[in-house]
Amino acid sequence: MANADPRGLGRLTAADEVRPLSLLVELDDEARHLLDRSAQLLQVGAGKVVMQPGDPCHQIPFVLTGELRVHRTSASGRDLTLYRILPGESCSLTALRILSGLPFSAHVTTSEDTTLLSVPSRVFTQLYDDQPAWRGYFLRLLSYRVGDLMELIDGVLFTDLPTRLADVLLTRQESGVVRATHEQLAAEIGSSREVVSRALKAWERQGTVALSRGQVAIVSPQALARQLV
Amino acid sequence: MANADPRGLGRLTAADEVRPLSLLVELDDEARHLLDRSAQLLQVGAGKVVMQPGDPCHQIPFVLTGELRVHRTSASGRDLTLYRILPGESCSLTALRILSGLPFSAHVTTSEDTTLLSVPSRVFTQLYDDQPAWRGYFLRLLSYRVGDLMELIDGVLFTDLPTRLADVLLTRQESGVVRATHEQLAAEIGSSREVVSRALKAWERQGTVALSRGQVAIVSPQALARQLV
DNA sequence: CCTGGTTGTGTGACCTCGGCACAGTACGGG
DNA sequence: CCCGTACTGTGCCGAGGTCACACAACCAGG
Repeated sequence: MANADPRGLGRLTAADEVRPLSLLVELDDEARHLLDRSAQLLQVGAGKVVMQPGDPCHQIPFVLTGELRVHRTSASGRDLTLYRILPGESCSLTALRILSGLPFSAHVTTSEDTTLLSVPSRVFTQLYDDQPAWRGYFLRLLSYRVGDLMELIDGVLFTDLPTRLADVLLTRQESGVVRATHEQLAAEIGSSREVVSRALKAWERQGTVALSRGQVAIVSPQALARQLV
Repeated sequence: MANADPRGLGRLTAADEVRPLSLLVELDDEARHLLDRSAQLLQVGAGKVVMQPGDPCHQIPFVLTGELRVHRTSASGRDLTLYRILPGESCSLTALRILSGLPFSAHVTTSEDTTLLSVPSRVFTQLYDDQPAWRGYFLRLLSYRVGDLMELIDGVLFTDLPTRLADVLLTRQESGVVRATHEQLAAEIGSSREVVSRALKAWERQGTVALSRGQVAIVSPQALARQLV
């Protein structure tokens, strides 16, 4: 590839490496034309189901704006977020499903209004075979996601609830505020609404957070961080 | 490939498809020679650590006889089996680690005396690039394992203990007997020894199983199966 | 602006499960 | 046969999930 690694992709940090819309830049002209001709731009409203377990996966999505949430749902209605797909990323599970020919195993829903670039599976496979950069990207993406699953399992099984909740709050906070219902926070850590409510209330009583409908304000980040030990 | 699919690999059931020592048969002569020259035969005793999180993974193992157990361990000593690698299979996590260049994320230990064919990562990568059958095999293997992880998460988070325990007993039983300590059964489902002991004792009292040191005999498979609903 | 439906939150009662402590029991080697 | 080392059994408690229900905030339509 004449145009290999124009943005130093190989040396980016973990966070950037899996989020390269710049990936498309690395393809040669023929491949880019193929994408131009075949890919489809989709607008999807918040809270729509994009994929389900068992789906055939004739296309693979790239998130341009918004966010996809990959999650498992139990019969009893409980829910656990596996990971999120941010702008510039694609869905590693869909990729694996297409490459292996085996069924898809999770729910994917939009967590906000989202713009997707939808690439036909045939084109995806062809690029996977022809373009080393494309192949490398998806293998790295998959590797990160599998790593995420490992940590998720650790969290669910070996870590107590306050720790996981504090972690989510500190991670998802924007200038000290987390916009989410208790229900959504519970889904984030695979717990239940009531338990999250109780934990938050306890923190509010000791002045660590301030609660209002649909949002949690972090009053004392230090106190929360202390939970993480 | 002149010799493609000599054993109908493409049409095997899920259980067989990921367990093809026959995979090696599908490679062309050049590839087979490469393996012969570079692969190394290893004997490993029971209970040895084969891989750890963060390992560089200069080789990838194929199990010839015995069994590898892939698992996570918590700081407090609890343990959860992610999946097992049976004779004829390889380790999908190691493959992903080599292909993506990103760190390895689990423990692998021998659960009995095991013979391994150890293939250097360079050879693995070359075969992955050159041999469609090799590539397809590892993608399918990985896909199954990721599927396993999904079900594992469901089990741990959404399924009650008697159900998971009954499932393990029925799966691992050989002519009505499971040879395992309560500790090992607990690791299988990510629970603790005491809880497993109590559950088994309760089943023994109602005549569903018979307990002795290091083994569980299933007296009434029907009663166990009824747990699975 | 009131008003009733909808969505989010708070809380007590109860149950399952994990952790701790400790006792009791089989096994295996000297 | 005896002792150390695994393995098993069980009471107790605390964390967290479930059920039931009350209440508070928001939102639309009159």
